[in-house]
Amino acid sequence: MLHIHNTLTRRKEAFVPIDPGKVRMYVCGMTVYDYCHLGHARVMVVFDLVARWLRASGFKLTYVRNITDIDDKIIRRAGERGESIRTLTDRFIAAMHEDADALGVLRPDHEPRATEYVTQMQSLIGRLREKGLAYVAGNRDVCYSVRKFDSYGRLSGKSLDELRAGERVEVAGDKQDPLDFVLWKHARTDEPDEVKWASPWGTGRPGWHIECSAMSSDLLGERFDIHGGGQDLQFPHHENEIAQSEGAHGHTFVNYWMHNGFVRVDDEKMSKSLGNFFTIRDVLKRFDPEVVRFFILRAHYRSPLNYSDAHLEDARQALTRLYTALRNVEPSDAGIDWDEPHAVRFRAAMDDDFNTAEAVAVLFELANEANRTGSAATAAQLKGLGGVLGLLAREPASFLQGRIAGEPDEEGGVAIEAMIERRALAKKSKDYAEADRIRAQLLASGVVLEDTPQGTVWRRA
RNA sequence: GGCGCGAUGGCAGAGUGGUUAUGCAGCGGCCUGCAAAGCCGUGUACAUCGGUUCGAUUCCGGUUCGCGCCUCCA
Repeated sequence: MLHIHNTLTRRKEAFVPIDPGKVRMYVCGMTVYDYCHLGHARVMVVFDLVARWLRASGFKLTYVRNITDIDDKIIRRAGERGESIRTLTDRFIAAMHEDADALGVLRPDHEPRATEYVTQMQSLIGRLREKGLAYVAGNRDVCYSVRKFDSYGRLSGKSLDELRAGERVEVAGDKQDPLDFVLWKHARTDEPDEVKWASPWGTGRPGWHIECSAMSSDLLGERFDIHGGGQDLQFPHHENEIAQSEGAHGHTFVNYWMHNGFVRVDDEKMSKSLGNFFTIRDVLKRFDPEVVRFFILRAHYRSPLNYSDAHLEDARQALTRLYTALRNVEPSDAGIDWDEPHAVRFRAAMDDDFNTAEAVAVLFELANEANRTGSAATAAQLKGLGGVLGLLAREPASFLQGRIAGEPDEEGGVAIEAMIERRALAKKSKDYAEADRIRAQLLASGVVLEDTPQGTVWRRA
């Protein structure tokens, strides 16, 4: 049975969906004003994996990952670039999809854009006003009154007094409590018309937190099973979502909260503000996207993940081993045999809060067994279980001979084959000096030759 | 300052109250014309100090160090 670590209780809990056999999951996605970095890659890959495993486990899943296409930074960036909000956000949404596709991240069932849900946000704010949980501040912003929501702080494990908003930051003077947050931002004259919506509280635009409450309830209902996102969203974003949704609806919002750990650089969180981030597309110039995915999946989703070229290279070597096994042993086209011992362990690992590190270890044991026995069934298990993780789906040669940057190098491949042919002739006439010279020459250009009973094969070093 | 998380072999990274994680790197062997790949073998790993226990890396407490959140952030 699947167990999930629930941030709300800080424990692993048996997963029981609200509707038997069905799961509804919402994940906070990207604010689209720039290219995605590796931290975003981790969220996308981690929850893609959760989605895949839920489906593999037989659940009918509805997966929503939102897009924030209206916020301060977007407005500022569009202004700097002299382009419309829509042009800017469309461009970065397209870029995000390219990156996600490359990493083998399947599209969620719904990817709602905040700007398409302003009506629903307004009706939610209206309900909060009716219930006395929201007020119009002196500056005409509509704010949520956190003191009126009893369990505020439960998700982040803090009390209101502990949070002490004044500790580190000057508080805007218009709020009744420093921790109150904006639901509806009153329009500023210097902002473009594109970010102005009419509302009962005057022209303006929505605050950040309200969009997720509105979109999730619209697409998944007022109560659903899993809500996910990066650890940094735990507070205040998810705390505020709970306050909004439970405040408006009067009942539990989400049963299981999941938060993935950070990607780090030199043991520090990778983030925009620290400026120590690597974009996905930059990393993909030097590493195969499947290596990046494998790198993410090799660690547990809640652990910190340190990024470095050396670690990516290590991941590449490891993945090479798996693909080498599939090259050495042709898998049968049988599906996964879930009763086979490796698969049983794989399932147990995944059911234990998505322990992909353990699941990947099982893959290596299958690779070893396939190499040892030459069993096509074992190779099929390897490929099949790898596929559950979104790995090992390619032809081994595509991975082993692939160039990182650019298109498949067909011409280079032909040249390499020609040299292998010449070396074969040299070997046949026992001219080992010539054969070794050719091999060394190829090695110098990053091509490794392997002589097998079926002939010579090559891969990139 | 408040709250929380973590410290595993050369590196990465799971896990467990008593028996092999796994991968990379290294070393020895087999295979090979030689290699490569693969296979076999190979590492007194669990921050530190106490406590509980027949027995702790695994449970409890202290200490040290690192990280995160408390502010936009995946």
